[in-house]
Amino acid sequence: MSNPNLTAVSYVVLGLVAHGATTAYDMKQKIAGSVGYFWAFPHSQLYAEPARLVELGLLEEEREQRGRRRRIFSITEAGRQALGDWVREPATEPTQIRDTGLLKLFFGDSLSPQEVRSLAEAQERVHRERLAVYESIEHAIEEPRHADTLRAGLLFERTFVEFWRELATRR
Amino acid sequence: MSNPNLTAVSYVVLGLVAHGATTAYDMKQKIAGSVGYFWAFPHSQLYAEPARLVELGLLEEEREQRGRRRRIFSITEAGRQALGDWVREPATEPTQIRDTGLLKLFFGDSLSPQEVRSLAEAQERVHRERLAVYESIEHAIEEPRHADTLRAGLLFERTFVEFWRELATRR
DNA sequence: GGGTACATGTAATCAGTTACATGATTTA
DNA sequence: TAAATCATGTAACTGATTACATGTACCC
Repeated sequence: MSNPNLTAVSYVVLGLVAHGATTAYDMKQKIAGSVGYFWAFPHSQLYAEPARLVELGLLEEEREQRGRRRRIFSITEAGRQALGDWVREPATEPTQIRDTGLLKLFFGDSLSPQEVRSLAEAQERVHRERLAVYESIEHAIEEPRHADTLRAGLLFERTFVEFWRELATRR
Repeated sequence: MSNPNLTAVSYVVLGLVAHGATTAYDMKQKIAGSVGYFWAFPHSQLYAEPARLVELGLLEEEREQRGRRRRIFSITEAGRQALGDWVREPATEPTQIRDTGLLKLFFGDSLSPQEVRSLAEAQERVHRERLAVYESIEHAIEEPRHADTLRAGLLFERTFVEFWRELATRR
């Protein structure tokens, strides 16, 4: 990535603030309904990471003077630049699919055919549920910007529902 | 996961040794042609992780007496048991897709249509290349055990080639 | 026998996770 | 006004990455 100090999480935070997120909790909310589905991390990161970005001059922090004294973040010109550079440079790292179910299938040579079917059924269920979530987001779409990534999610889940279903019903 | 001391990487190592891998380098080789495609990690982990598993009594370590004095690992009964328990218990964690290209698309609202197409073309290329690799493995398959996970990979890559191709050619 | 690729590891650092803690707001 | 939930953070730990270092085998 352009700036070697920045990780994918850095850009998620930077991007969220660019999209108008102001506090850590606000970011958490937005992640929960979008990127969090494919690139999750715990909320504590949302307190650590912005601090790093402020350090680098990519975000600005302001403290509420009363009430909760929350940290309010905004993106700097340098931050906007860094984000823009990053989205424009080609993505090199290959896609990683962290899927425990697949891992179990891969190392499951001690499983009986029935046990494989159980695993597959459970996985099919999980992907069906996720698919249902994406479909409901699709219907209530209010961010047309995210329609494309959402579609990637839909395609992915449909593919995996089908993959596991085939395994679950195989004789 | 059953044993809270164990991570996904622990099970990858355990699984590889169960499949007959003996040294760290041996594991590295096997990962490179299989799980590494969807769950990668640096080779230094393959020196740290087995040590942890020996500590827990799930692997046994033996040192070559001459030459390179390599560490030779083998799985213990407890290790086999732990692996078996793990593959049999349902996978709970949802699938994570760590794809920088998707992230860039998600946060790329400053991109022009042309820039989006460039991103999509580059991503399509990457997935096509990966697909070609999987297809060549498919033809030369010597581990029928892994045919199913390989098929998941093929389906995944085909889905994403199609996804990015559509974006790249959209007007 | 000098170079190159293969093979084996360690050390230091840091990102990321887990666990804890508590304040503010809503609701019953 | 007590309980529950929402919201905001910090501390400690450790898994994972990066960088370094060196040995061994092959080959020109």
